[in-house]
Amino acid sequence: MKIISVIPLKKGIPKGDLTYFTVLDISPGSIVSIPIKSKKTLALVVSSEELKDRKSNVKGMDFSLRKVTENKGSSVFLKEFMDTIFDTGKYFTQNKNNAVASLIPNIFLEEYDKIKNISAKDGPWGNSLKDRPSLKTEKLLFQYPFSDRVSVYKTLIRESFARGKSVFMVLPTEIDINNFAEQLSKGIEQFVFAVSSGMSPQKNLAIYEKIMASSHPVLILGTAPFLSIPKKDIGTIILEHENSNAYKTIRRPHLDLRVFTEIYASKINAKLIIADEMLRFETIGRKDMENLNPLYPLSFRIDFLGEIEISNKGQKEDGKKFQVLKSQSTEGIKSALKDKKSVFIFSLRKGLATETLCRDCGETVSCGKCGTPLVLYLSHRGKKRMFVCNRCGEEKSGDTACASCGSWNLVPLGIGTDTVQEEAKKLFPKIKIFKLDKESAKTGRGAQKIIKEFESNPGSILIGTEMAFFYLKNKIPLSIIASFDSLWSIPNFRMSEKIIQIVFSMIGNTSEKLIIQTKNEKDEVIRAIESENFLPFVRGELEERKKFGYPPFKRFIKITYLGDKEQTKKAKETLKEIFKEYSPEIFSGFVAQLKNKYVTNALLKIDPSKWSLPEISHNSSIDEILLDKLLYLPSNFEILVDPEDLL
DNA sequence: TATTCGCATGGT
DNA sequence: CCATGCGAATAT
Repeated sequence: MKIISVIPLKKGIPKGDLTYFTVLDISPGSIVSIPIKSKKTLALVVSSEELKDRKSNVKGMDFSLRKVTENKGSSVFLKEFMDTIFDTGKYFTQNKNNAVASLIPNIFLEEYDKIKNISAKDGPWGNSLKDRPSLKTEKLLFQYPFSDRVSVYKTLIRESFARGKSVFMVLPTEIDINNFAEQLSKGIEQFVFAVSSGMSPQKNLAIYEKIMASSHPVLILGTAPFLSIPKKDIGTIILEHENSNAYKTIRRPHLDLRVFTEIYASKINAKLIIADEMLRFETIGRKDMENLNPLYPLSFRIDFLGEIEISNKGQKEDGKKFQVLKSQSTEGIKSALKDKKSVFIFSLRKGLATETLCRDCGETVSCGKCGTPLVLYLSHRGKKRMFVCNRCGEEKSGDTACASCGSWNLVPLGIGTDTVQEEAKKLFPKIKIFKLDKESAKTGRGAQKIIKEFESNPGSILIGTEMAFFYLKNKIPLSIIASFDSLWSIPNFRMSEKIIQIVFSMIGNTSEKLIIQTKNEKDEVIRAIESENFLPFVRGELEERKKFGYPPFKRFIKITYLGDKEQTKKAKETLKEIFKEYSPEIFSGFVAQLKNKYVTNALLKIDPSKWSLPEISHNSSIDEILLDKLLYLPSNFEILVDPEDLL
């Protein structure tokens, strides 16, 4: 009789591992079927010992052990892959079982028996790559326009195939997968496989079988969980579209699939290429801290043959009223439409973009220091109005008069896709106007339909949010960023980076002319665009981050609590006490959409070497004391390592 | 987190 | 009598 400790391949167990007994011969690395409550679940065996060796323990337990249902033999998933999951779970302070459940595609667990039959048969944990030489994994940064990256990949894939090595390209979304698959499969169709959870289970199983059966090296394009396919000849992993938000899981467990990919590449000793049009600033920042080298010198140039027009003047001459579309834009649209050319207008969603305007002269209330539009906040207690600059943190009293005309008649204005649509309808009543945002297209299919119609109607207008970037296939002659200044209204320490990404995406989607509507010609992003070189700007931003202790120079761990007034007070004290050695910054009081609920955030800024893994950065580890404290928190506290924002 | 259990309610 | 719904307890 044996006592085994297992990790269920299923989420929802508060403790990461469970204990069972069995008479079967089961060793670590095996997959077993176990009962949990009244259901059967797969689980990975992590340890196994004879009952007689730990009899005393068993007697002292306050629950009775249940019996393993079935031994399914050695895991088909590589040991390196499972270890990557557990390390990722640790880094993001999530339970092992939850990490497993979200990092292995569901079909592979549901149809485990089928997968098992297809896969190679090995002994216990024999399905690993132990024989690989343990060289230091090469990590390369690759920042170039899309078409250049594609042509480099073509060569790289050919060379890799010649060496008998497969290539795995990790992508954040299905759209990205299709995009790259289309570009890269020409001539090697039979060796290219696209996988994502959006595809049908049968199709995924069929592809799994083909990949495992192929004796020729393959190119796999897929989302990160498909790295679970135990192909042993992967020599290169390309982490593409690195700056995509979609790599972060929205719901619990909170993970970042980029970190997961990086750890895995390191464990299987595959070359890792981290690539995008514009990499995240924190990734660029890591270049000097760690052993990351550029594949080619990073390109910070604006590679645009068309024309970029900064519309900053003319506002005052246009009269007093605030205009959503400035005269340059209106003229531009008119002439484009005349030639049956389409127009794309980018805007944020309503409610996100707000500016405060002077009703008398149309001037925006801006930061005295950096010229960025200020955002009006209502402090929850005294109902005091306060202007805050999301760019430099400058605060200004809510009782401020217009800097331009001295008027007190200031009104906040939400500028979003709706505002732009209304304006466009008014100005161009006869033109077909399409709108693409979360409201008008709830599903990917809906969005595709809108884009398809827009693209088959030359001489029409599309108004869209960031969503449109994913779906647009063809370049558009004229693009407009409707309210550049309002981009700063989103409170996020990564906003300058986000704005640059938006500008890059716009440039990538435009063939002739890009108009950027702004009133702040001093804006550093605008100046960087004008200089056609982003390098000084990125350098400057990274220096700022270093100075103020932002990623990648500090690791952020955010603990969020949602509760009523009384609970919030208690939670605040608890957090303060538990994490006192880490000097947490605790802020709360932000009224959420829910009534009488308050969000409390505790922010820990940790030295990256104390919260990292050897696979990410050499000579680093996880602070186990802090990890215990975080894991000990009740589950109504949410923990986010490397959070997207601080609110 | 997801499932299950126990209790109250309510309809036939 | 069973069906339903809800909150609390609990998973080996």
